[in-house]
Amino acid sequence: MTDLETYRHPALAIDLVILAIHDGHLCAVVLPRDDLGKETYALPGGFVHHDQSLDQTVARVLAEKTGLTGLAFEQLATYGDPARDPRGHVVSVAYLALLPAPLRAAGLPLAEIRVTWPGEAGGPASAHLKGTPLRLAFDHAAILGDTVKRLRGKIDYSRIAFSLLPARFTLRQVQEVHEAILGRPLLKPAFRRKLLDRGILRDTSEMQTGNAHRPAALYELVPPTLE
Amino acid sequence: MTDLETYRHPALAIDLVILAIHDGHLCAVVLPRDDLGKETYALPGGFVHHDQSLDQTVARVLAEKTGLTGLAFEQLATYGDPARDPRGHVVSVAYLALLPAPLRAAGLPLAEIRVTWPGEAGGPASAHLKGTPLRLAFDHAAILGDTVKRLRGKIDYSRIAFSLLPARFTLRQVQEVHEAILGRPLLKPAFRRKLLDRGILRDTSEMQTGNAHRPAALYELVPPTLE
DNA sequence: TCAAAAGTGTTGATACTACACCCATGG
DNA sequence: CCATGGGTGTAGTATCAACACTTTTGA
Repeated sequence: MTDLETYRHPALAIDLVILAIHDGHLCAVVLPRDDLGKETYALPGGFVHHDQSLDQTVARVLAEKTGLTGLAFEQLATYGDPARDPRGHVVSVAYLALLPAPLRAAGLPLAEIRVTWPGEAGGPASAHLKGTPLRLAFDHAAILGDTVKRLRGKIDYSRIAFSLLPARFTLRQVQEVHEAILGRPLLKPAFRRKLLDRGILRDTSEMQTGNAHRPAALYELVPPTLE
Repeated sequence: MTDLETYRHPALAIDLVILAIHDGHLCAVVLPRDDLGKETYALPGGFVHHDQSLDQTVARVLAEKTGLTGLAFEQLATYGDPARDPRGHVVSVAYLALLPAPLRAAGLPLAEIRVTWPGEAGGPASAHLKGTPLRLAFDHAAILGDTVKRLRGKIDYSRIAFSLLPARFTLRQVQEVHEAILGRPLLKPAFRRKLLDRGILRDTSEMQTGNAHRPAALYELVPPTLE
């Protein structure tokens, strides 16, 4: 076996796709990176230190670059093209984290972007900041595209949609999250029934108030029974 | 930015889950690794060299350790627990490759194992060689478990099942592949119809011969139209 | 009283399950 | 002519899309 320490191998990093719903659009946290070009942005990321697990690294980078702690995350995929980083060979493991709606306004020093989607198939995503297209560094447009594809595939049977919502939410809010991720409108009655039939929501007897229309019932997620 | 070359970071490797159907069971290629313990086996793997892409590394390891070339593969997930390899911190990207039925007998210098599955939920897989349980090195049991879970999730809408079959096959053979991956029997009429309704098979006008029953029609996969 | 959004009922179409049955071949 | 597996028909059920409709609030 080769000596692990002296062997020349690529550097290892993690990149974070931190998503939130803003104005009915799916948005990702990006950081300005003027060192990589004018008006260039990149996903938050950082190197994996020796003897640190990937999960530890994600938690560290989350805290250091965004100040967020205690967020759930899951691994997406690993990108290893030697040319993806002009500074050298850096293999990066992409992770997904979801930002519950109330955390958005917590004064984060972060730019937010819109992720649009050309057509229904795969491919890189395009990013917009306040309506104008955004230049993304490295292969981060491809990472965002893969992320949305993955989200669309599992939103129906997983609980990820609720990670983008506050602890108590209306059914319409859940529908908005689904529509933002799928990029198309959904029919309200069908959506409501399918959601309630899953048996994962409990109707708190509280109501949303302050709107100029009939108040909506507030639901909460019941903890998962061991599957 | 830290100097990429002198920075101390984990080593990077890839591991291969090479699957085939044998005797109606899902099997994976493993290699004996007496250096890691008595009667211990591991998935084929190798280190990622500097300035080599992950795909290049997979192709290289496939050729070096199994002699296989030209096989399609796809990324599974990345495992980075510092304790997963007792020799040091090695982060490994797992890849899946599928072995078409006729290649199985091509005199590969490889042991094959059965991967059984306890229950329906996730968790590590258990491996068996000729009926007796097998000791797997590292976290390779977990990798195999995750792989089967992933396969089950996408077998219905992807073409992976056909990568385990020869170029021409009977519908029953396709069903056997699905049953091996899902670990449960399927109803023949429903399976046939769903498969044919996908419109991805063409009926070659040839028939399977030599069996003591009605001959089955041989089908072939039509190339995917750009999705 | 009106606008707006919450929430429910109904209907036709589609897809799936489960079983019964027929067909073609080797022995 | 029998055993074996290939291949098809059908009836009952669950699911889903689409639309119409009623309800409840703030202004």
